[in-house]
Order: sequence, then structure tokens, then C-alpha cells
Amino acid sequence: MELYHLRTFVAVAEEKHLTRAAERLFTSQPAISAHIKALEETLGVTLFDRTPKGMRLTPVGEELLPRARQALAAASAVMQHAKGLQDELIGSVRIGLNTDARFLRLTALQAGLAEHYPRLEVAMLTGSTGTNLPAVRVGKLDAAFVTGEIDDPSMSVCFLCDEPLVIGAPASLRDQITSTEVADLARLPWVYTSPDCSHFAAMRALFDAHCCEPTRMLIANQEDALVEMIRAGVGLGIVRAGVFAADAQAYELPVALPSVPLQFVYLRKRENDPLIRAVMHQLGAVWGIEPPEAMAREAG
Amino acid sequence: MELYHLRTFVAVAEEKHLTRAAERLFTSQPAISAHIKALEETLGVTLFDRTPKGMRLTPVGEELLPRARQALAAASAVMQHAKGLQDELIGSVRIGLNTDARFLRLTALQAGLAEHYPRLEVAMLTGSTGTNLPAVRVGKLDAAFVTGEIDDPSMSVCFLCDEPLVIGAPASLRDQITSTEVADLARLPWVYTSPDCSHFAAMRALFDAHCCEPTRMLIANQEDALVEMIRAGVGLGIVRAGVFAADAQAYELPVALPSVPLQFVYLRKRENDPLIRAVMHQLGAVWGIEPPEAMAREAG
DNA sequence: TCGCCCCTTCGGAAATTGTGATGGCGTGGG
DNA sequence: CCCACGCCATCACAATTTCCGAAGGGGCGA
Repeated sequence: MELYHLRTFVAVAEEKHLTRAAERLFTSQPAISAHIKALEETLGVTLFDRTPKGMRLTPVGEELLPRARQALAAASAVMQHAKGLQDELIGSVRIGLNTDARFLRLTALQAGLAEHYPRLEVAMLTGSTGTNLPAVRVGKLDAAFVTGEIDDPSMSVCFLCDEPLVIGAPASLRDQITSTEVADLARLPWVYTSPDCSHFAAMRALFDAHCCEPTRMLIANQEDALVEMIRAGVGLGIVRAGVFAADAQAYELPVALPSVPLQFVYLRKRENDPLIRAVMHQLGAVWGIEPPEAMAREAG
Repeated sequence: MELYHLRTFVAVAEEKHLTRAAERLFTSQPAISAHIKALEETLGVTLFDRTPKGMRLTPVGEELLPRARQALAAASAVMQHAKGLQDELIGSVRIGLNTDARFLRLTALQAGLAEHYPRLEVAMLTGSTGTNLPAVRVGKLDAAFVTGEIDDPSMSVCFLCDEPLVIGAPASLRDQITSTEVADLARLPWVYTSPDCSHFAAMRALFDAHCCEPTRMLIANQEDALVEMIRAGVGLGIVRAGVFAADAQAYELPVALPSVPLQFVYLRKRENDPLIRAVMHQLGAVWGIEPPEAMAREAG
């Protein structure tokens, strides 16, 4: 028994004629006849009395009709509900962070997603560039903010802005910092970042250019940990410009450093995933980025 | 969208593998794949995430699953209800009577039908042979009791018993009835029956055999009316033997009359109608009649 | 890196469904 | 009384759909 049997059953019951039911269902009268015959056979009951004037429901058919209607309605409810879910994103999206919320403009992103996709749960998970990348790769995150150049063909990368870097120094070391020569600074204690952090690459580039090696003190792979250690006087470190603005415990040294790009990454193979597209769309609005061609085409 | 799409959807959701779902549904794995693909296309949503380990419901699929189950359950309810109605007769049957209930053993017939087909409404409609026959022909009755030979190829006739006929006479005329010679009786007043009643044929045969003509007094085509008139002294009449047993107002004359058969008729083209078969089966039980070959075969 | 598992795709076969023509049957009008 | 009409059942054949086996690609674990 299939739905078309029931559809035909109801149509014939309402039209009382195979001919009219066939017209209503845009098919031929023998097809309708076969549907009814097959349905009667599988149900083992007679649904209609064949009269010279048409088809009349038997008492059994009369009793079965409302149930057939109910089955059709239930099937139709599946379709209707699906239509309602058509463009709605439900479920959850997990986004990895690598620095502070304000800089990443998270409130605007959250607001945009919440407005357009009210049933989408958004999880913003703190981390770092180094932890975010593998998490995206294995699917623990759907997308993430990262800094630095990404050389991974499986990743789609979206450039957001350049982060200027500075050398942050604790106020407690101000007396010992008499020069901004790199070679001199290298002799002071430094707070390292882990090698997979973009700040690490910047630090290496800085010291390699001057052929010197800093004194390693500690490794922090969380940006706020790094910042806190610098404040606490553990040593110097590379941080985003501005984090020590109006900070009594630390300050920025006037040393020219290359900036690193802030980027947003996700698995390339998911670039057509509606979830990813929705996130990228909102992100583009927040950061003023035109979407790639494929997305622009879709947005029409 | 058809039911098999939903069946496959639910099976895959439960098995979490196309392969296992295919086994469960006794079909091939590509077929299952195609079902899911088609369903996703018509619904316009993605139901499953394809993972290397199998199929995992998306949030949308998760939301649609219970509705799909409901639709399947509704369809299944149609079938189940039909199975319940399979051999049950519902609706009504109309049976025409031509004489009194006790003689027709109606209570036994009614009891048998009520026991085996509790949802069948049985209507016993009083009438006469003359009115019952056309009523059966046009479908106003499903079957009827009649007396006398029936010569109608469209009718199926079931013999029940022979009715012995007698001449009934009012007690008030006893003094005037000095002879049981037909010629003498013909001079007395008679209560006629209508020509389509079997008693009429018996009466004609009686008088034709003796070449005389009775005095017509009144025509009654309802048996109880005939009996009442005889009792009231209107005249003589032909009635079933026994109706005047122990009756103070009328008595039977010892004149030999041919008996007429009591029969049960229905439209021949309905002989395979379950309603008719059920009635005939019960009737056979009541009257001790073996059913015709076709019915015997079915009863096994 | 290999083997395994799982899903998708593909071409051709098989089954199902649909179509137009035809016939039986009963009804109503001429 | 006969014929024409409307309705449904049936039939042979065509169109569509579905199904199957084989092959392919991708991820995972050994």
C-alpha cells in the first residue's frame, strides 16, 4: 500500500466517479480503477459498490475513509514541516576564538546570527590559533578565528583584518629597558608563545633578523595568559597593539613589528554547507567583506 | 513522496547505516540510497549527515523523524483497521417477510445473525410475496421470503419448506357450510388475495379444476388482513394450515389443497455478495438446509 | 600504506504503473 | 421499443520508475 492508493481512494470517495477522480488527479480512468482494485485487494475489503451511476462507498469504505484521510494528512504534515525547515538552520554551530571577544566583534556576529536563525545555537569556544586549527580539521569546531598565514589546502580562509603587533613590556621592567635595540631586548626575559601561534612566528622573524636568541622564560598559548604574565612582570612578549593601552602594569615598546592577519577558517569541503554559508554571510556583514563569488551568486 | 520513502527514512534513522537498513527492508543498498536522496530532494532539506561510519541524522532529520513515524503509523492503522473489518459485515440488510414471524423462524435467524455479525443491522420488513419480489428486484430489499413457484432467471431461489394450504372458514358461517364440495363452497363469499400471491394461484387451481367461480368479496394482499377478515366472518379464504388451530372464530375445512413452497429469494447477481452469503448461511442453519455447492466450497 | 567499511554513481534489467481502445451494463430519452 | 449515453472493467502495449550488480571515492584503523 502506498500513498497514491490512499490519495485515489479519497478522491474517488469524494467525486463518486472514477472518471472525475481521474480528472482531478490528472491521470486516466483505468489507472484510478487499478488503484482502487489494488487497494481493495491488499486491504481485503470492498471499499466501493459499483453502481451504474458511479462509485458508492460501502459501509466498510465509509469507516476506512477518515483513517485514510488521517494518513494523508500525516504525510502532508511531514512535507509541510519540511518546507518550514527548508531555509531554517537548526542545531548548533561551534566557533573557535583565539583572542578577546571585543576585538573579534563577537556581539555583532552573535546578534546577526540570532536575528536570522533564531533556532540556531551558537557556541563560542575560547582557544587559540594553535588549538583551533586541529579542532576545525577533526570537526570539533565548525569554524574558527586564527591569526597568521594558513597553509592548509583543506581549509578555506577568510581574511578579516591585519593585527599590528607590538612588544609588550611589564612596567616593573621599565628600568632595565634602556634600549629598543633587539639585541639588547633579547637579553631580557621573554614570555614565549607556543610554536603554532602566529605570534611565535613574528618573534622568530624578529630575532632571526637580528641574529640573536631571546631568553626563554615561559610558554603561554592562551593570549590572556600571555598578557597576564607580561603584566605580572614575568617578561616581555609579543601582543596585539592596543591591549596595553592605558594599562598601568604594562606598556608597548616602540619597535616596528610586522603585522599578522586575523582570519576565519573552516573546512573547504564544507563551503556549501548551509551552516557555514550562514555564518560566513553574517561574518561578512560584520566585517564589511564581500562574499566570494559562489556565495555572491547564491545571494543574488 | 510515497510511503516507501518514509519507511526507508525511519529504517535508516534507526539502523544508522544504509547497508543495514537495506538488509532490514530486503532490498539493495543503492535502492535505499536513492530513496533517501529522493526524499531529501522533495523535502528540500538534508536529513542525514554522511559520515565515514554511516548516516547520522541532522537536526532537521531529527525533527522530521517523529512525524514520519506518525505518518507510517497512520497508514498502518488503515491496514490494521481494514484487517479487523475483513470478515465483519457492517451496514444493514433488509429482509422482506410475507407471513408471520414464528412460521418464518425469524427469532432464530435474527439470533444467528446478531451472534456472528454484531455490527450488522437487520431490518425485517413486513410485506407479501407480491410486494417483496419487485422490492428485491430494484434493490429495496436484499432478500425476501416468498411463497409459490418463482419463474425469474434473475433471482436465486432457496426452498425452505412446503406450506400446506387449507380453506379457512369463519365460525359464523359454519351453519351455511353443509358440504365440502367445491361447487357448493364456491357459492359462499370468499376473501380473495391479489393475483401475485401464491394463494391466488392455489385458489384458481381449485376452482378451475371444478369448473366453477367463487363469489368475490374482498381482496387482501396482507396475510394477517386475510386472516382477520376470515375471522370476522367476511368469507372463506385460503390460508396456511394451522393458523386457525384452537381458534374460536374460524376453523379449517377438510378439503384437499395442493401445498405451496415457502422460499427465500435474492438477486442472482449478488450470490457472491458477502452480505447475501452470510444471510444464506444463517438461514441454512435455521432451516437445516445444506448450502449450494459454491457456498459449501467456501465454507470448506 | 594497505585493507576495510560505507556511501555514491552508473548502465542496463526488471517490475510497476500508465495509456488508449474496447466491451459490458444499466439508464433515460425519443 | 430501441438507441444513445455515461460509467466502470479489462486488455495489450508503452512509458516510467525502480532495482540491481559493479565500480569508484573517501575516511579510518592497523
